[in-house]
Amino acid sequence: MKYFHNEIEAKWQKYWAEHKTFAAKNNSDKPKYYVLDMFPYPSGAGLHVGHPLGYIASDIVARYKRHQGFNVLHPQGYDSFGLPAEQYAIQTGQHPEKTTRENITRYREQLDKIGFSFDWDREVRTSNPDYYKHTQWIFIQLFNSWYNKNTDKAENITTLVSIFEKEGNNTVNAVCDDDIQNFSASEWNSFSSEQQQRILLQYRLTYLAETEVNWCPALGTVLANDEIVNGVSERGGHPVIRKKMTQWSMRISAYAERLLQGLETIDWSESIKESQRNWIGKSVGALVKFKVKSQKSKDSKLSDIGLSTFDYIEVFTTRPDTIFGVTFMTLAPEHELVSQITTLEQKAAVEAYVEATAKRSERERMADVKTISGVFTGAYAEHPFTKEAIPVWIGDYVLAGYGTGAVMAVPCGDERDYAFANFFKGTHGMPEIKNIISPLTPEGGIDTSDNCIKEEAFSKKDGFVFKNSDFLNGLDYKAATKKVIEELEKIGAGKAKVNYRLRDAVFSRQRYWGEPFPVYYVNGLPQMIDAKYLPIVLPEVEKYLPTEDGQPPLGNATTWAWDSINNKVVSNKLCHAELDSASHNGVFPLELNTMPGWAGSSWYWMRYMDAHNENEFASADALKYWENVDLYIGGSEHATGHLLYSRFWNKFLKDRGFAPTEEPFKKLINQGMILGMSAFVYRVVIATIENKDFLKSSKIYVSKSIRDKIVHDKTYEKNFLVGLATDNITKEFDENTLNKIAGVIFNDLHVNVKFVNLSDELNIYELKSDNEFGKEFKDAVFIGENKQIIINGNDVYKVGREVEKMSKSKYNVVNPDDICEEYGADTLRLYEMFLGPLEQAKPWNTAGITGVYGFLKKLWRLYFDDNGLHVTNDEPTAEMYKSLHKTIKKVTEDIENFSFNTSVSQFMICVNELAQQKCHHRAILEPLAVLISPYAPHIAEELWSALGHESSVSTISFPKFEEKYVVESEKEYPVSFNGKMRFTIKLPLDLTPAQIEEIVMADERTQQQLQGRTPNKVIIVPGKIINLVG
RNA sequence: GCUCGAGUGGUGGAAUUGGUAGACACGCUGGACUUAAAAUCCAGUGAGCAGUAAUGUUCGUGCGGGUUCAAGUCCCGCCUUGAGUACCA
Repeated sequence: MKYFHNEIEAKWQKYWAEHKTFAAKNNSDKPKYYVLDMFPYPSGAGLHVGHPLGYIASDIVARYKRHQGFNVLHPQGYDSFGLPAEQYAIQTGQHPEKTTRENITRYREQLDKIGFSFDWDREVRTSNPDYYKHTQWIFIQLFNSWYNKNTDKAENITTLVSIFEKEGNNTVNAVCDDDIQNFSASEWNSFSSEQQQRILLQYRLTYLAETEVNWCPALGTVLANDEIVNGVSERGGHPVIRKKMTQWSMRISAYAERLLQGLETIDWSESIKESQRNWIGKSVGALVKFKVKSQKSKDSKLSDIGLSTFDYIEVFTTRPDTIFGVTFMTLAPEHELVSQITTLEQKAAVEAYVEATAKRSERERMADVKTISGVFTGAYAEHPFTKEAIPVWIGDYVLAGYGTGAVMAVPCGDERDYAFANFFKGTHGMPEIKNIISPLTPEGGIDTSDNCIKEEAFSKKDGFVFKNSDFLNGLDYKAATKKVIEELEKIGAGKAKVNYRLRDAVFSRQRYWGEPFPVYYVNGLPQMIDAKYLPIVLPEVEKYLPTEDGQPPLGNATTWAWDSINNKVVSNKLCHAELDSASHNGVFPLELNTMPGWAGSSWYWMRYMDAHNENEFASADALKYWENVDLYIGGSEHATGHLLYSRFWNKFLKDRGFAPTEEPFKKLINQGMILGMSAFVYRVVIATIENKDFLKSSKIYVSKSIRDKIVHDKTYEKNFLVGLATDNITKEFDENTLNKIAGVIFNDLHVNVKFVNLSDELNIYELKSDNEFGKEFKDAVFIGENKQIIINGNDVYKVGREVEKMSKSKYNVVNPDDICEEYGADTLRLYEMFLGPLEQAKPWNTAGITGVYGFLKKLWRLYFDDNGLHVTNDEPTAEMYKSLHKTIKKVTEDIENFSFNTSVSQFMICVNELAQQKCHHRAILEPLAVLISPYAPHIAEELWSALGHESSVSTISFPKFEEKYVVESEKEYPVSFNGKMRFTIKLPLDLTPAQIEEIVMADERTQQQLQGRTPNKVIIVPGKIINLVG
């Protein structure tokens, strides 16, 4: 009986689906295990072989854990809101819902063919109203919450209101907007409802605010920071500009510290944790206030006006200890004080500079780091301790968006400040650099020379003490920092401060294909729709583009107003926003923005726990049982997006009692990308003598090896051209033109890998007759390895190969369906694992797949011969048991360590050994079938059932390793002389080192190596090695 | 610039607490079976040198040092490369 993978795989996939073999139970005596994949966005291109890599790994773990007696939750779904479906809708007018549904169908077909053990009954789709109903609900909870710094958690907004009613806001310690006005309880109670709502918006965890956003004109929407790569949009690469807009924001900054600390508790790769740490960007330092010097004492032309409300400049610094080194100050050009403190003399220069900076895009400013620019404002600030006058400059190296948008410049301790000071040295308003650093000499003494700032700033934190620093003299970095903050607090000029780079996340998108907000507006103030009327379903629109007056696409909807009396979505015609409350019919406009792509993916793992619950996103019981994800597998590109937002929402839901744990994903593995092996053909391009610049392409294509020879060998090139002419290959190369040819270069052109066989040979016939690609090559002449024109297979054309990212445009996409068809899903699964370590990027090479395919056939032949099942009940030999148990040990360890590639090797070794031993013994082959079932489930089921079992192999316990089968009595010792291995000797393991030495010294090969010498030293490590020295 | 990874045959990659470098595959070479091809099976395969051969011997895990009886593995200094991040005060 031969191994027919197609029949077997179809049969078992059907069996699993019909028997719901992999359905997880929400109550079980077994321990739980939750394995999750990052759910895919169902794009129109379908899956290529790179996509299933992580799914295969997680499936192996899921199946293995079931064998180990766990109740395993292994779900799958679709992140089905998103830009590509909408862009497609704009182009074709097709509803995104329709294309999304079609793409999902295609994805599902492809996934099913690979034999995953997903519990499909729990499937989720983020674009499904049954799902986004709960996304909307979570949004409402965020709106109804504030962050109490005293309890260090989110609380219901009602607790804040009751504090306001009793005490006003002076005692409140909350994460909120910066520009909060203080009020007393009686003031609060006297505010109008609208005033109160406006104040509460400044505290809510999701809030509406006029913010400067990243606006992408080409996409017609705003983007979050993590959706911008190198200053352009992640999708499509369009330019992004800064723009002020009223937007929903998420107060993720409230969780900055917990997001940072939580990283210590989870088992994620160091690189992802590091990315999140950088993104959060915690800096510990101090806020320091510098009085703006009274202009009368310094500069009579500066007027008094405005200085009463802005009588100091506040800076954030991580090095308050260097305060006596402050030589000047720099404000961002956008800083609000700039216009008020600038003197008349400097006014023109400052305004010109501010204007020039504003014109430059963020991207230009970022790209141009080396150019130093800035202007003196003419104003001076006062040093809090020395009372010296410090000139105030503006410069674009200071960013308005970080810290306070102002820095105290200490050139002797900071490279940028030093560069700035050095650049403007000697100009008006730039004093001599103050030096406060005394480096310690290697002997521990103090270097009192001034050298350390002559060449560059002394940016280290250790290895010096302070001088010229009043009460900080002689102190080191640590002591000085502590001391200076105490002193600053004493005189009210500053305080310790922790600053984070993490910004609040903009949550509005001007798109159609996203979750609608459960929000309507009364007098411009947002109102939440009561949760019991959810979902607010996405309305139908004529066009998916923004409206002509610049509203988001939902502005095209005609039924998009909220009837707050009957609680339903009604026609816009009923909405009369201009009417006063007395005559108002209770119909108000609904929010026109939709939520961003990350909304639906920030909580989906909890939905799988209880996917059909209509009342809650998941029941308390289900949440309590499944807790969080034990193993999460997905790409590292989500490091600062999805993975950060998910942790944020999870922490929020935990605070409010809706999520069971502080962290959503205990262990995270990032699978590496599978790269494509692009295929190239080389088109000959000739340059003529008359005009060397004029390159004329030809219809001639040469093999990779010929191309290389021509490039490296001038004589060969000449011969080649003569050959072309004499063989009369094309009209282009007659004797006449040949003389005019100056040389040859090549166009390296991608050719679709489907025309290339396992030996890199191009199938020219198929290529030329292909509907899509044939046209371009219709008249092409291919010259093969032996320099012959390929007509009827008398030569072969070998393509060039290069490793690139797998993509449609490079024609190097390998489709998993094709692999499953030709070699089977089990082969695909094994091969993807065999390619290399899961976390590493590696190229796909279909040629190598024959190795694992051959292995499965060999495995099959242990069970079957030409006449059918061929299994005996005889007692296996010790060797057979040893092969089996070595494998059990290795595979068990490998799965626990996520080292899947080495398991596949071990299976091959095992099957090779068993074949050698002619093993057809049930006592070996039964456990072997179970052992391999996580990796190659279809063949395992088939073998298991052929052995006479009724139930699915997935229900069987994993074989247990038993030491007794692998204990060795002998060891093949390597014998080294001065560390070089010379021969091996087989010795019993129970010998003492002395006995070993005796035997080894007596061996004639030892005597031959020593040639009469006596070793100085004999090293014997029992069970390991013998080394003779001297 | 900073942070985190990675450099091993023609290729993908193995190698436990330092202990026989190159497992397992691909590819290649030769052979068996076949009219032939495919499939399958067997043998060989890091490089150099010596030898008809068995075999012997030198070199060899990015580069240069070091520790050690012993280093792909540990330490110091570099180089290359991938990813992330970037005037963050």
